[in-house]
Amino acid sequence: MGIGTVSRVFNDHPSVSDETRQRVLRVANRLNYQPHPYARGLARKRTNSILTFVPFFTTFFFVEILHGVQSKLSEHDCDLLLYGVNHPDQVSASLKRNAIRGRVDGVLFFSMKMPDEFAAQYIEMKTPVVLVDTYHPSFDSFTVENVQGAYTAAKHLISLGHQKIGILNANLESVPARERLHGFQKAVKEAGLSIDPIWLKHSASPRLDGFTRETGYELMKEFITMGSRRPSAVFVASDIQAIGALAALQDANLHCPDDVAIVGFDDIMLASSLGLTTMRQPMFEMGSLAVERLMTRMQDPAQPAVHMTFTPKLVVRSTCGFENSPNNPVTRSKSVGAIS
Amino acid sequence: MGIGTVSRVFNDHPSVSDETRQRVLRVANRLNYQPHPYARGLARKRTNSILTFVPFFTTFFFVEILHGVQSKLSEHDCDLLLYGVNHPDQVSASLKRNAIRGRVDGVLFFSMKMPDEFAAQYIEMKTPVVLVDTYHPSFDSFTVENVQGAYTAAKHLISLGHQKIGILNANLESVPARERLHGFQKAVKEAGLSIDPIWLKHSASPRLDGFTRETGYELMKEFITMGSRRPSAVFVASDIQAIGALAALQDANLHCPDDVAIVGFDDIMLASSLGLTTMRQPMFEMGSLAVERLMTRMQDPAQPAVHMTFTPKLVVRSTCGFENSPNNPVTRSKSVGAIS
DNA sequence: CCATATTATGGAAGCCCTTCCATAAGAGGA
DNA sequence: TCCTCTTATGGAAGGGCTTCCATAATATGG
Repeated sequence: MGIGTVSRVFNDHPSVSDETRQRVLRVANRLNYQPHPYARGLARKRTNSILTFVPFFTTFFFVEILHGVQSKLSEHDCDLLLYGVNHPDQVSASLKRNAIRGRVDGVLFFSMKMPDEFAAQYIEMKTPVVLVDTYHPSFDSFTVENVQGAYTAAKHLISLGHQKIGILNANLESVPARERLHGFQKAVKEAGLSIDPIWLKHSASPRLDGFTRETGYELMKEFITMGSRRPSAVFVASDIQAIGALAALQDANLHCPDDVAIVGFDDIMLASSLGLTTMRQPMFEMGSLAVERLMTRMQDPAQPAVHMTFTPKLVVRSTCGFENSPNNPVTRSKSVGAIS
Repeated sequence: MGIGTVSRVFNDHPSVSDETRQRVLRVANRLNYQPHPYARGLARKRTNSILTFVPFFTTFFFVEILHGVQSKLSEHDCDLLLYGVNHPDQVSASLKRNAIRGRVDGVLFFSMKMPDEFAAQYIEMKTPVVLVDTYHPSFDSFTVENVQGAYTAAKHLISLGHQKIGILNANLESVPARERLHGFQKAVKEAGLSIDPIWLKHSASPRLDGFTRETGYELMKEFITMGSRRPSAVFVASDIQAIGALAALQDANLHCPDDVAIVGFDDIMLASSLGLTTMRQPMFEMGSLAVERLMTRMQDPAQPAVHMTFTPKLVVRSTCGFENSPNNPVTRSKSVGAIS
């Protein structure tokens, strides 16, 4: 049996007689033979694996995206190389280490600014790249309309009759945080409401860009101590912060929809558990679509970059009072989302 | 410049003159040259990457373990291949696909029974394997004393004076679920308490082996409707189920530590947020230690298998009433962990 | 029965490295 | 000056595959 024939058997090449195929398979089985993936990769110039660059992958947001990625990827014969980045400074270092020619067939890049240096390199190497939750003109991207989402959230609060509306934001270093602030301000201004500057709160924490339960708790405590200047509703920039905020309210013996209404952002799994009204980002879908896009892009690298945008959808649950006008003692709604 | 010299430069071989090294580096930089990882792997017979087999990696438990893995791995020059298994039946299929000779330098295998067929194969291929949350005599393993943990949890409830104690378990197909049941029963029997059979509840759901918020909610509802036969305390086999259970209590207008006390298992991040008393498993550490172990094992494959066991530690928070005797109206503790 | 097309097989070349062996150049000792 | 040791460099072999070209065997048609 020649080496070529064996190879042909393992690649389902048509012109192998059935008899030979069986014979090869039998021997291979006896010898416990399997083609060596690296040798194969070398010869074929294809690795059958993709790389994902993920910041903070411990976070609900990325876990759900990764779930989508993994789920879709399992339909293809493709391995997942996971690279977690914990600090912005690591981006370049890890790109340098992993953006290596020939290591993978494609790259999924999440939520971080793609440095131009590497963009150029990927383009030159003709490595397909798909961006999720971040943008670069040269690559396919899936992004979320943060401005629009925040706008909708604030509008919802306004439509419920709130006049004194605050924002509890993450670290403004982060792009989504800044965009959500803009959307919020736009809605409030459009409604002709005035904003007391103390209602604009954001985290200074570098940890996870401030998207943590702790920052939500602390900042809500600050809102609570405002006395008569306390806003009647707060737009919180992420569900995980909203969870902290709800805890702060409960600890202060305040009642969520009635004393302070809350809208979150993301719609993580726990949001439904908590009855949290929030702006839904299609995280699972984004991961899954990104993989799909990457796969087609790998087949046809020439086509121009496609940019897709998702608009977050308002999911009404109970932290804004079931569409009731707030502070109405008659329809006072059931308490929600207590976490101490 | 000979090819050997170039290779030597890229591998920090000592016997290259400084002048030559600079020259090579300069040219390499100009040509944007980088060694091809697959060619390197072929020649060196080393891939600098490891594979992790994870079931349900969307789960809190595995996210935290993976975090530990990734965190430790970033200290080494090693890539992470992630393989998610969503159904037990997939294990063999994916092992077949990924247990491939030469694909990776080592394997981290989580929480699933390693089929003997593959164990044999790994041993024959001399691929280092480290098991986490599962056991096989031939491989290093890190496991948790589930029996002991459940025993401690039940003991805690007993020490608080509870006489009618239930268990809210996951799917008994799962090994940890069975072990936790045993530990629970042991403690209760030792204390001479009788168990009403209806206090032994477990999920039949195959999804995530029943370790979901939903099963916690549903099963707790069953406890709630028991009227006078309702247990005063319930050991819940996982925190995520405990979250569901707390929600069920709240929806039934029952008060957590006082009407029904609850101990969970795992100590996921949200447990502290919820004030959930629980048995802590060192998830992050297990991931991190497993990597460390795998690395040393890769250096010295000959040494005999090491089996390490962790004993879960009781973390007292408020779902059992702050060490107070239950049902004592005077020290009635603050309500905790409401999720609707 | 021969020419031609078809199907099946063998193996060389090539993928891109590392590693080892051979050789060249320079240094040091007698 | 000649000989031995280092130090530096070049390049062949080898790693395990795929792919292509050449060839053998068989079938088809006239």
